[in-house]
Amino acid sequence: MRGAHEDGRHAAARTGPPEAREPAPRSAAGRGGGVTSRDVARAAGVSQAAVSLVLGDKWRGRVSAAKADAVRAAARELDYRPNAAARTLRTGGTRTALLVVPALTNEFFAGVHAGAARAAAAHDFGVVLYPSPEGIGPARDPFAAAHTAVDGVIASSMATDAVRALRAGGLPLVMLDSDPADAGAVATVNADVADGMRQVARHLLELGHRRITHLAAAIDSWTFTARGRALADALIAVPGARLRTEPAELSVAGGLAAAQRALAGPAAARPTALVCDDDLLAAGALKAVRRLGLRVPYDVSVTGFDDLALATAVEPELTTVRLPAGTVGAAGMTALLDAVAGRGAESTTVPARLTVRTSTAPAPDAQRR
Amino acid sequence: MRGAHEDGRHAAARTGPPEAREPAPRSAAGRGGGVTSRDVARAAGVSQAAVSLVLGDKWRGRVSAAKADAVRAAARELDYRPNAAARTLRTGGTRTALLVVPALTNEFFAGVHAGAARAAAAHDFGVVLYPSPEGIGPARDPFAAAHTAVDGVIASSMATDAVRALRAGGLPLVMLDSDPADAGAVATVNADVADGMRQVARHLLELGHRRITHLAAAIDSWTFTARGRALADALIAVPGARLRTEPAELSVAGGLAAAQRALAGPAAARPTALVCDDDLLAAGALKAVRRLGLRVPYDVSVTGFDDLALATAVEPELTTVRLPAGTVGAAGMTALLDAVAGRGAESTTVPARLTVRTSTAPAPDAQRR
DNA sequence: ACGCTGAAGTGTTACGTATAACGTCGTAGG
DNA sequence: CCTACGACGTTATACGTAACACTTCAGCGT
Repeated sequence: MRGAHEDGRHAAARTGPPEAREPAPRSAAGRGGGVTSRDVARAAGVSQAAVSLVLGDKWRGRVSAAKADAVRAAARELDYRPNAAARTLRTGGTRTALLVVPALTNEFFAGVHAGAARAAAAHDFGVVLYPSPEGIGPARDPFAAAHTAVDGVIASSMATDAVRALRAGGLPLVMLDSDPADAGAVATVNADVADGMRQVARHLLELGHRRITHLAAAIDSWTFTARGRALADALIAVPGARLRTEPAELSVAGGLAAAQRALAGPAAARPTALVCDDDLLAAGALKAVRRLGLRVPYDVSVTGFDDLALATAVEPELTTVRLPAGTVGAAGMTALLDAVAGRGAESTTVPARLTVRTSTAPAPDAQRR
Repeated sequence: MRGAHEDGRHAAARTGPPEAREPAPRSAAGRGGGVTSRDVARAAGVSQAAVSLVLGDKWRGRVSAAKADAVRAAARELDYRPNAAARTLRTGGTRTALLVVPALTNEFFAGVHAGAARAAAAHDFGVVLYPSPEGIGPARDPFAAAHTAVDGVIASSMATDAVRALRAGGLPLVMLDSDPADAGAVATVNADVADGMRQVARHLLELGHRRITHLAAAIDSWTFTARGRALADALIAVPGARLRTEPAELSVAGGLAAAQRALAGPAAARPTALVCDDDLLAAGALKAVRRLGLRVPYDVSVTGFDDLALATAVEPELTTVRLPAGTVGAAGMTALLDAVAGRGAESTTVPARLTVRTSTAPAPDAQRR
């Protein structure tokens, strides 16, 4: 059966020397991982096209059920793995998404990655992850190859320059932690940080706090701006409430320094609550309070944001806003997959909830209520 | 000289003004990222093969310097990006390494990733990262595609079942945190945890501690075994020294529980130092000590391991062993790249150093010295 | 008997790159 | 004057897959 067509096939195209005809398939036993769809076809007694149809699940009405079974059996038998490069070359699609975050050592972004990877895997997609371009240096553009290596991009707005480099790419782009009104992205996925901050404000107000200082991360990013505005909005209408803002470098040491500045001065003017943009800042604030000989939460209440592992490691444990990082990552990936598939992607806001622990207590000077 | 074989097509260009550009043969302006080496060839007036040679830096003696410059100029002009899939299909090499770690939310592994990615980027390699298979479920094998998608693998021994799936792959494999005598890997890269633990032991002994309890991570992994053995070896020969071991689930809560068990009983028999396999355990131990009404470090000293961000966030700050995660990742990647290139890869042990902070102090019962 | 339809397949092609194989044209060596 | 040879290029091909364009054949209504 085989070879019937081969004799005539090359007759015209062949100008070369009387080379010996290919005696051995040379394919099956060649390399370890080198079994191709043609090998499967040979084993199942069908054409390579049929293998592609069957394994691509597009065989209904094109291949008989019997042969389809034979193909699947042969594929399993030979442990056939489709060659990703060939498939990509043919279809133009890599089943891969690019995730761009500022740093994985930030636990929040590690969680985002985990959620995104899980959502991607459910659709047989992979995730590749580019570290901060700062870490790599400007000499090499890590995004040069993105167009050909990836079907779409999820990017945190905190990786600013990377995002700029990506804009021109023409790839579907989902933005994280970014202004929903931002153009250029097919969708935006945010944790509802504004609502989270409102819950913090309500919690502290109910505990009688009126002199509040906001330890604000000194990063020009939409999330932090939104947190600050939400806090201000929640306090502006409350009679007797006073909000101050203290910028802080985003680290434990930065929180310590900022809190020390915030707590300086006479006791009567001292804030009774420190609202921090991040759990790291809150951990620093805890230290500052203790170094002044004061106690959390009896003298000063402290709140965090994000609910990292840190929040329950410090003492007292932090009242903080839990941001579901995994959900954010998963929602971002879902939106991206929709966009890649041509369906409209929709922006999402995932809820954030205040988790009350032991770093907050009634304000020491609260008379009424 | 140019176009000798296709004069008919370009007839218009003979008299045309320099402005009369070829109106894009459907390729250049077609899709966003769709400029191929053939487009560059056309623009530079050479064959596609010449483009490949020049850009692959294999043109010496095959292409004139003038044409090579023209090719490079055209490539830059058109913003040509080689198609990774086509290149892979042709050469069989993806310039990509797979990193397998148990969880990125573990700060140590996030650091490993950062180091590996940096080292890879220096050689124009990318890193793809597979999350723990547990998170994905057994239905889908995330490693099925590895053979065709990746040139080599770096795996932490803590991702046990993943490693088993990879063994059969025939891909170069570098093991992290694994027994150096382990077969099957082309190289092993470890932090010198044994030496780190010896430094902990020496530090505590010099402070006069003799009753020591080891909070041991309840994970069957080479690193933790090595830590435990190193500690035991360092104490065995010291007269009067007593080592107990308390298994602990690897989390803050696990450390808390284990430390409470360790500290139960009469004060005279209580350990004066708790040596923890990990900073999370140490954070939990800190809490346990405080809940018993004791103080760190005056009543009980506590040491950690890894030097995570947590170590300086808690109070008191942890005396701990700093493991250079980034260096481990970079060394692993370097070894893997050597192996992929056919050069022999060498195993490495990167030094670990004790960082003394404020969670350790002289033993309360130390009479002499 | 005729054309039509749908099932069941196969042959062929194109994706973009790297490279082997093949030419051409001067020029140096005999 | 012939031959080798090196510089300079080009053509053709293969990598493995998916999909298009056909072909064959049976069933079926008219």
